[in-house]
Amino acid sequence: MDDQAAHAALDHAADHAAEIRAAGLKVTVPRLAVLSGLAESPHATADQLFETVSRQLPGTSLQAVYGVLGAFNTAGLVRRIEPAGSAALFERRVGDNHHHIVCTNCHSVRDVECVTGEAPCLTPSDTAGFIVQTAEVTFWGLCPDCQAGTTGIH
Amino acid sequence: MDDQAAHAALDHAADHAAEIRAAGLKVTVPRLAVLSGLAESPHATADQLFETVSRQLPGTSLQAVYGVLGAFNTAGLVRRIEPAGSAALFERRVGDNHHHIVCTNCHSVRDVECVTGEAPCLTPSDTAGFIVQTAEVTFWGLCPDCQAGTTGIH
DNA sequence: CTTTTTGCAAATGATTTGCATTAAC
DNA sequence: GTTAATGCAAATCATTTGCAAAAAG
Repeated sequence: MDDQAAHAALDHAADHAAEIRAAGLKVTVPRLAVLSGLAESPHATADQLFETVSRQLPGTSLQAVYGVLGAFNTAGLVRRIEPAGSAALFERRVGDNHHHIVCTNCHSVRDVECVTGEAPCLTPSDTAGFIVQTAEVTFWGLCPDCQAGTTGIH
Repeated sequence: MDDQAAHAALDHAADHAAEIRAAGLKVTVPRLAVLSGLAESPHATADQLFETVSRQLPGTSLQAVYGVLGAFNTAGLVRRIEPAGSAALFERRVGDNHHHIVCTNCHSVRDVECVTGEAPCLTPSDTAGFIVQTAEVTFWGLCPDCQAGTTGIH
């Protein structure tokens, strides 16, 4: 990897490199660029990250971004969420139980803290014999911008 | 529509026809067959319904099934859910707030009653300024069959 | 130097779209 | 007879796969 290019283009490259290395993965420029992109937009699609990465590193392929995200997801560096009706989103916040609220108008996404930190809203009698592993909550509503009639598309 | 064929192939055809008509849609054989298919399997993909419908009505196209499901969804006759990692599922149970539990092994789906009947696990301070409209909860876990090591694929 | 990662192209799966034909009302 | 629904083919979108070339450790 070219250290000069990395430093010029990427903030926190050293931190990111350490995280990638700690996850047992090789440090590459596209990987640093993806982490950098996720730092800018914490809920991004592969395509959005591809654009961000391309700005820093023209010539990167969309498939490479998918590859990076897949490796990160397997390694636990990112979490993949799939709100109904849109492409998968990737976020860096992993390892805690938080949820999401999606704007029904502009599809912007925000994190929502879980009040319990545990699987919410589930009583044992509800599980139909399943052994529950995780609970995923997605809220849908109008974001502040769209309430104001801005109808911006994020 | 051919009444004889409809009666031979479909149970509750009369009830279903009434529901379709009540929704302001025209009653057709493919539509009756889709409702019949959903009565058999309450959480079905378009593809599964296509197979079910084809058994009763060979020559039906997959696109027709998508068309039927789209019209039903718009009319409020079915609800569409999209558990991460699988194709959209359609269910007839609409108009109440229930949730789902998906088997992480075989992807079978069961309904889960919501203990409150309202958006759970959300305090006003969590909403980040959003006006919350709906809450969707998906639980992930092992179904009874897969706990037993049956590892059946539903 | 060995293994992993990327680039590129092509394949896949789910879903949608356009348009002529057909069926419902 | 109108209007809405279906059949068929092709298009689209998100994502994956296969393989050779390039980069990381």
